[in-house]
Amino acid sequence: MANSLQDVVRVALQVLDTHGLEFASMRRVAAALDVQPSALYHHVPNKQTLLALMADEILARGRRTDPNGPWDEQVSALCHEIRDAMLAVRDGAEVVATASAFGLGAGEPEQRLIRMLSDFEHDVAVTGARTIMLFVLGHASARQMHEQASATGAITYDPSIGSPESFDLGLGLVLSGLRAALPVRV
Amino acid sequence: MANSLQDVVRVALQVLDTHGLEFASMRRVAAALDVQPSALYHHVPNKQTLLALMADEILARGRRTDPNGPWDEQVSALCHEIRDAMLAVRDGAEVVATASAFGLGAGEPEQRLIRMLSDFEHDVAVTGARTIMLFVLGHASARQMHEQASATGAITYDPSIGSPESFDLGLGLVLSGLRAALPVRV
DNA sequence: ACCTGAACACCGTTCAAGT
DNA sequence: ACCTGAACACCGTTCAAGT
Repeated sequence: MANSLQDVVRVALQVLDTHGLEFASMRRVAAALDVQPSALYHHVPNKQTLLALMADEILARGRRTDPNGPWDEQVSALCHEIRDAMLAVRDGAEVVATASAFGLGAGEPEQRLIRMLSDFEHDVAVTGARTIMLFVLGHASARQMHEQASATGAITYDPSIGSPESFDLGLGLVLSGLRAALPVRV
Repeated sequence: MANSLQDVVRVALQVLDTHGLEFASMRRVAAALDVQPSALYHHVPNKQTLLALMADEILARGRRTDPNGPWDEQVSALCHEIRDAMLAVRDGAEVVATASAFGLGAGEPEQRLIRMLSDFEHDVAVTGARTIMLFVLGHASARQMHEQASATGAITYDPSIGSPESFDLGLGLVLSGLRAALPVRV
């Protein structure tokens, strides 16, 4: 039976999760779909686009409805949501990071962050959202890259490198910086 | 005449700067050295290692002696030094970012940052240095990736994306967060 | 609409052999 | 010590042709 774009993205994510980004080739995805490599180009114009769709799917799978409560708790919850979603797939953070350079994947979460920071001056909200996003993405990415590098034996594993504790500490630092920029309530 | 490892790294950086990371292949570096591809493996065990050496060289070229003055001015100066060094070479930030996952390249600057934060509790200094490093690296990386993506025509160019202004604002946010954690002087 | 089969222009890496 | 030449096992992408 014929495959849909959805099938392609889903199977591509499976290949990514089991083999890692390095071996997530178009040819492997095609093989996993029991199809010739050229068949993929009916669904997608190139690999870059497929990676972007995968990034969207990774983030979509973790999506929860925004909580209410103080802005900092909202932001913290969203950051954990994004982090968990990326860590749920092997090399997921790396895929989201590269896709976000094309304005895809990470753009939507950043908009949600900006909305949560609407009590701030607009410039501060925009800068804050981007800084938080860079931290969340970079932190998860560093963790997964270190995992992969140490699995290959290229380096000795350091459990502190992408730990939840260091994530909360770093995020706390940025949130604390934001609090200092909070305009006084009228 | 025979090439040294230094020559290889230097020419590899030239290839990177003129063609971009995507086309910085071992074969192209070999061609630029007027040598067979296999000859590179006399100097370097694999491409990953060559990239790590390139990352070190990128950062070394921007290295200045640490200034004295208040800690936040020292940190800010160092961050600009690292950023400028990475931006001086096409896709330089991306190369440093991937190399840093292997404990190379970005490790030394991070140690310098920790030293500048020695007035803080050790945990705070370590977290602060890493968070700052993630920001500087991620910010420069996002800028260069966006430049490359928009040059390919895949996306419309947005000059605000890796601007010096947004860099200073984001860095200021993190520094402000650190100030809140500063222990009171005795 | 979805796919096959064959081809093109590339990769990184290995290895025996040369000087 | 530094390099050649040939090979191996891969890539992403294109394109005519099939159903």
